[in-house]
This record gives sequence, structure tokens and C-alpha cells, in this order.
Amino acid sequence: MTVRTILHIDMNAFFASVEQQANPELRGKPIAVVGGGGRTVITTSSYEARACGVKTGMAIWEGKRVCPELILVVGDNRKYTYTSGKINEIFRDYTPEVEAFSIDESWLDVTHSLGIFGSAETIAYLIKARIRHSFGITCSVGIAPNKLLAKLASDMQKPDGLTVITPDDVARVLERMPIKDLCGIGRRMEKNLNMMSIYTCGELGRCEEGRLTGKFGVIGSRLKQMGLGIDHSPVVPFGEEDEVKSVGHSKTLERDIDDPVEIRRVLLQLSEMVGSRARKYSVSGRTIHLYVRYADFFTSWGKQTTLKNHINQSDEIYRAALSILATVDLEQPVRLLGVCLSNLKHQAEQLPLFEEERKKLFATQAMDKVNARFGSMAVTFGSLLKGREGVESRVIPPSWRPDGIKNVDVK
DNA sequence: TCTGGGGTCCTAGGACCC
DNA sequence: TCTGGGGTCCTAGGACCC
Repeated sequence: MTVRTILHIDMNAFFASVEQQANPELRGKPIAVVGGGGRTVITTSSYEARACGVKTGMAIWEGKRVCPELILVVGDNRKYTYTSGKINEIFRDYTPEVEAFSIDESWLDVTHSLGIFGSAETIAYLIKARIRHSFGITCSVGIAPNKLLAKLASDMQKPDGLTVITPDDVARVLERMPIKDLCGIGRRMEKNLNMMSIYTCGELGRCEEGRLTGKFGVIGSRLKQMGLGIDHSPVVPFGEEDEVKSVGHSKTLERDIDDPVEIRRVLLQLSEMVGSRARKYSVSGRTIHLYVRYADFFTSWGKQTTLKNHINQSDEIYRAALSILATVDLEQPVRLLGVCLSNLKHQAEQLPLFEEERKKLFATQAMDKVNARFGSMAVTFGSLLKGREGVESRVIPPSWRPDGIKNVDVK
């Protein structure tokens, strides 16, 4: 087994940093990037805001409470995807093996670049300097023998950090590291492991595998490996990722609704967003999933149906979603609606046999092109026009891998 | 005055077929 | 007609990530 050298690079407060760079008046101040609607949470905040207790996921009123001077900035997706794409271009000057984990995090396998650049630290310094110079933003870099440890390392020093975990260091670093710092162990898993008296990675690594598999099934073996700092997963470069497995959209409504006409209108809207993206990816799916969250926030349900044929036309998705809705009685006003297409088939381009279907396909493609250029809802079905507000104001989540990142790879 | 939105993976149980 | 076992497909729900 050859020793690999992996970098994990994490942009510090990415959206907020981009905004502070774009508008000098925001620099040095506590800012929070938020969505445009009324029911939005804080997506990212600047380090100045974090210093007074602002956290990702906080409601706006809560952020304002802990930090009264907090400046709210409505997110601008195009800025972030553009910057992210450019940053990933920089990464590829040092290795072709770059995997975007999210819009602001990437792994680089530099094993085969060390001979050219000297060392992983040198590569890290070069990248940090270029990102700071070109975009005025900082990043934290972790260097380690695998992805799990590189990500752990990049988290150890923020902002603007550089942390190296050498193969010899692994056991020492993990011994007292809390398990929840590992990527893959969330709140629930932490609690379950705590109940087994496992609090640190060292304890997790020493735990008998049978105890873990007995409680967690196949995940148990993986947990043991994680505790030992073992991770063989490869860095998967652009264009070699697994094909997408589902395409979905959901929306928390500006206000709770129980009017069936309004509910159907939102469903049409969501179906159109799902369909248009599915067509862009050249996928169609057989399973349609409808998701509803009630006004009380705590009660929600999902229901799915599987069709005989694969579909990706918006009206077909809409009809399927409606058919699911028809099987239930809504108990409360609705807070959130979601539509998801899965069970996907990736298809080659194929023209329908019949004139009528060809026309429909061409019309759809023309619509997709305009939407791709001018924002997702620039052109859409007439019945949506009344309900358009709010759709354009969504902020993409940092985890969204936008096409902007994928596209920069095409040379 | 509450708590977004995009995904992936895993499990359990039931229907159905051989 | 009854029995059991294996495999696949489907639905529902939960955990995890950013």
C-alpha cells in the first residue's frame, strides 16, 4: 500500500468572505448571508459575527439577538459558484485529482505532484497565497495520508490554518480527539457511542469490532476504521463521480397554506424545477416522492410512488405528485412542500418518433436553455406566474455542487 | 417568533415470484 | 393444500454531510 498525500481545503466563511470582498464596507464587520424570503436561516456568517455567537442555521432574529450589529446580506449564488469554479481551477494547477466535496471544500490527491513541487506544505502555501491574492479570502488546509484525516486536520486550525498529520502522528492526534470531530459521526451517533462509554477516537479505535457491528451493523466496521484513522476512499475527480441518484426541490413557504389551489400551484412550481434539472442532466426517473411538513414544524411525512415508465417532463412529475397528494387528507396547514425524482435512468439523446412529442421536446429544451441563462424561473408555465415570488430569492446551500464547478473542468 | 435546502446511504418490513 | 427459503422490488423512515 503506497502512502498517499491528501490535502483538504476549506474556504473560511466562504459566502461571507466573498461578500466582504465584493463590498469593502462589509470588511471587518459582523455579517450574515441569508436567503431572500421571510423564513430563512443564516447560511454563513463572518468571523466577526461568529465571535459574538452567531452560528450557521440560526434564525435571523436569533442572530440579531446575540449580535445586534449583525449586517444581513442576501446571498448571491452566481458570485459563489463563479469564485468556487475559479478556486478549483487553481487546485488543478497542482494535481488533476481534485474532488469538490461542496462549494467551499475540496480534496486534492497530491501524491504524484510532490516530485514537481517539493512538498505538500509547499503546495498548500502556494494555493493559499494564490487564493488570497486573487480573491482576498483565506482557507484552512489539512494535509494527511487520507481524506478522513485531511478533513479532520483542516478543521483543527481556523481561519487561515495549515495542519499536517503525518502517518506517524495519527495515533497521537486521534487518542484524545472527540469522536464527533470525525466526518461521518453526527449528534445521534455520538450519543449512541457515548452510551457505550466511547468518547474519543482512541477509544473508538480500540473498541472490539464485534461490539460495534452488533450495535450498528455494517456501519460498525467503518466506525472502527475511522477510530483508527484508516480511510481508503479515493479522491474522485470531476467527471468521474457516480451518476446522480435523485433530483429534488423543496420549499418552505412564506406562510403556511391550506388552500388546495395554492398547494397545487407550489407543487407545479417544484415539479418544473425538478423536471428542468432532470432534463439538464439527461436523466429520467420512475419514482416520485412528495414531502410535506405541517405548520407545527414537527409533523411531516413523505410518500412515494413508482411508475411503470421513466419520466422527466414537468407536467408528468406534477401529475404524479398530485396523485400522491390525492391519497392523503392534510391534517394541518402546510409549511413546506418537496418533490423529488429518483430511481433514475441516464439516457442518451433520442428524438421521439411522433411530431407532437418532438415539438414538445424542442419547446422544453428551449425553455431549459433560457432558464439556464437567466435564472431558474425566467420562463415557465403560465400558471406559475402568479406564484413566482420567493423562488428566485433562494440561497444555494454550501453543499450544492453547482454546474459552475463541473463546467470549469471542460477544456 | 422560532428552526433552509440539496443530497447520499442504510435498514426494516411487506408483496411477489420461483 | 401445506411448508420453507431465497431473491427482487417497493415503501417508509432515519442517520449523515455541507
